[in-house]
Parts: sequence; C-alpha cells; structure tokens
Amino acid sequence: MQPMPTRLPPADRDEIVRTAENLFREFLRDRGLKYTDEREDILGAVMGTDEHFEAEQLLFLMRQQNLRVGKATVYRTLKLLVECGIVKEVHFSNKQVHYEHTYGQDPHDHMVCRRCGRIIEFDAKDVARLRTLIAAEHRFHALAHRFQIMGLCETCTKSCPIGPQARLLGGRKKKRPNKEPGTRRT
Amino acid sequence: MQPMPTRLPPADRDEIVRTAENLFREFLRDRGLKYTDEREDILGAVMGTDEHFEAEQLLFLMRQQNLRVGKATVYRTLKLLVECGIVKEVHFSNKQVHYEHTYGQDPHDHMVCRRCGRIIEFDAKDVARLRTLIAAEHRFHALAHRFQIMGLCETCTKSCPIGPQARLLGGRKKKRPNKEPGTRRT
DNA sequence: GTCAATGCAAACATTTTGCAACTCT
DNA sequence: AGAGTTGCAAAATGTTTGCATTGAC
Repeated sequence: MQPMPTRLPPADRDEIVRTAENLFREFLRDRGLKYTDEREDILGAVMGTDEHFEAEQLLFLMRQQNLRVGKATVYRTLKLLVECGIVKEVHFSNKQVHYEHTYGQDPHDHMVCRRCGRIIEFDAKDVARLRTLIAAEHRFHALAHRFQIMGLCETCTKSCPIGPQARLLGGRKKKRPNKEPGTRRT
Repeated sequence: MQPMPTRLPPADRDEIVRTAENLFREFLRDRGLKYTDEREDILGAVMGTDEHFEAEQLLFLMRQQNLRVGKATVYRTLKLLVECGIVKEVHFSNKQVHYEHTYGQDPHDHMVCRRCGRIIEFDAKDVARLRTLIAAEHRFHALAHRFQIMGLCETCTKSCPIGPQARLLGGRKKKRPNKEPGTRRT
C-alpha cells in the first residue's frame, strides 16, 4: 500500500515471524487457550503487513487470500495479540482503532499529516526518555506511552505555504451527501 | 470531583470565560454562523468544568442546570469548539471521545493510571519542544501533538509493588476475575 | 470427552444525519 | 426574509456478545 513499508531484511523476517508465532503459542498455552488455525492465520496476516490497519481491513485482506475467518474472531484475536504484546493499538482518528504489529521492530511513534493523511514513523527513544523523566517527577511509574505529532508533511507544507489552515483533514463535510427522494417521515 | 481541579484564581476565571465567549462569537461570525443560546449555554457548561468530560456527561450536567439542549446539538457544538481551539479532544479509552476546555490554561498532557484510572496532568512544554525537534528532523511542520503516559500512579505502585501487571485497567473484562486453573496443561 | 473457539446475527454504544419547525441577524 | 440551527428519531459506525456448533488438546 506504500512504496517501501518493509523495515527488515527478508531474511530476518521469517525468523521474526516464527518467533512471534512461538511467543503467541506460549502465551495461549499459559492461559489454557488454544492455538487454532484461525489464530494462526490471523497472526500470519498481521505479521505480513507492515502497515497500520484496522480490523475490517485485515479481514478483507484475509478474504483475498482465501483465508476465511469471522469478523468476531478477528476482533477477539487482535485483542489477544495486543495483550500478548505482538500488536499495538494506534489511535489516529476518533473512529476505528488501528493496529500495527510491533514485534521485532524498534519502538516508534507517528506523525500524521493533516492534509494528506500520510503517516511518518520516528524513533521513540527520545520520547521514552522524556516520558520516564516526567513520570518520575510525578512519582508515576510509566509503563507505556502514546505519542503523535499532527501537522503538515513536507509536500503539503510546500503546496500550502501559509494557507490559514484552509480545510484541513477532519474539517466538517458539506451537507447533503447523496440523498434519495422519498417519503421518510415516520 | 478532584481536590483542586481549578488551575486559575477565580478572578481571572470570569475574565477568561468572557474572552472565550468573544473568541467563539468571532469564530462563528467569520464563518457566517450564528451565536445561538444553545451554543452559549454549551460553551458556558464547558468552561464551567475543569474536568475531562464526554459528550453525554456534558448533556447530563446541563440538564441538571435546567439547560435543555438536544444531544445532536451538543455534538455539533463541541465540534465547533474544537475547531475554534477552545476545546481539545482527549482519547483515553478506545470508547468515547473525551473533551476538555483548554482555553486560558497552560498546555498540558496526561498520565493515566492503568489500575485506578486516575488522571494526572503535566506541563507540555518539554513535550512540545521535543515534538518540534523531531518534526524538524523529518521536515515535518508540527502543529499539535497528543501525548499520554500510561502506567501506575504512586498509590497504586505501592499497593502493587511488583504485581506482574495482574489485571490492569483495560485488560479483558469477561470471564471471572480469578479463576482456578482446572485442567489446563496437557 | 471437555472446554474453549468459531461464526453468525443480533445487540451495543457512540456519533451522525435527514428533516420540518424555528431563530438569529 | 433567509440562511443557519434545533431537536428528534432514525441511520450509521465500529465493536461486542449470545448461542449452537465445531474443533483443539
């Protein structure tokens, strides 16, 4: 879906996928849960995507590969994968939750372009350091963070030097989308 | 709802509420929109809360004060207030959106205790500085950020010195809290 | 053989929308 | 007067759940 989403040499990749599978299997076993075909397929699909995705997209992707699983199972399994630490939730919009697999990747956070929606990842090391510092100041024990920078990517900045925030992503949409004439009144 | 939620001397407060009203009025006028009683009431209610709230809560609060507005209007107006910069969206859970008015306050971000849900605010200056730095590195023009630290507050850290993350907030809810491992293991 | 997992559809919760009546400006 | 606004209830989302059936261990 994007130019070069892969962040790892394909050699390491298989290795990592395998390790993730083992991790998940153990995680399930420890809890008396089962490693089913569906769960295996879903993990496979997740690990095969280096993009951010939403539940429905994953489902669609799997259907294209002739892997048939129910929507509910996807949701249920994603939840497990999050608990297990292989997948992370990302909250870009206020709508659906996005996911990304983070297993075998360096921790990173995201920049979101408000105009074109492009997403840029950046190393989270500095953020993590700052978070620990801030937490300590408040006697808080930091376990994780969510960080997101919103703004304009290089391209969009150029094409809109000053544009007084003219119609940024997320602005209100026009009225009538497309309506069909008819009697609706109750 | 909390010890000392107010962050401003009451004197400044009225001043700020008034300024916010003006800001909103201008914002509306500039766009050919109207400053209606409902919008005024909603802004009032919003400015009267130093807490984070969700749409439905605000509605409830207003009803208690005999201010009757429709739910749809609340949603529509909150959206305007966000656009206007008086209100900010906060995303604590994956469920509903939370809001807070930020007008006249120092920018801050939040720490969320995973155990008790407590929310601690902290100055966002350092975060903002870091965000600008990171953005510049990627030739990105930062306009805003979302930052949230998840972990354990002081109290909860004490009451759970090491607790291997036993049932943190946000964990799965179903199933009985602590069940006996019957015949797992094979 | 058991207990958990699946798929489906119905249930949910939150937010958005269409529309007729109504109100600022 | 007229464009914008309101409230209501219906619709739209995205996610979860109940339950009978299927499947892993």
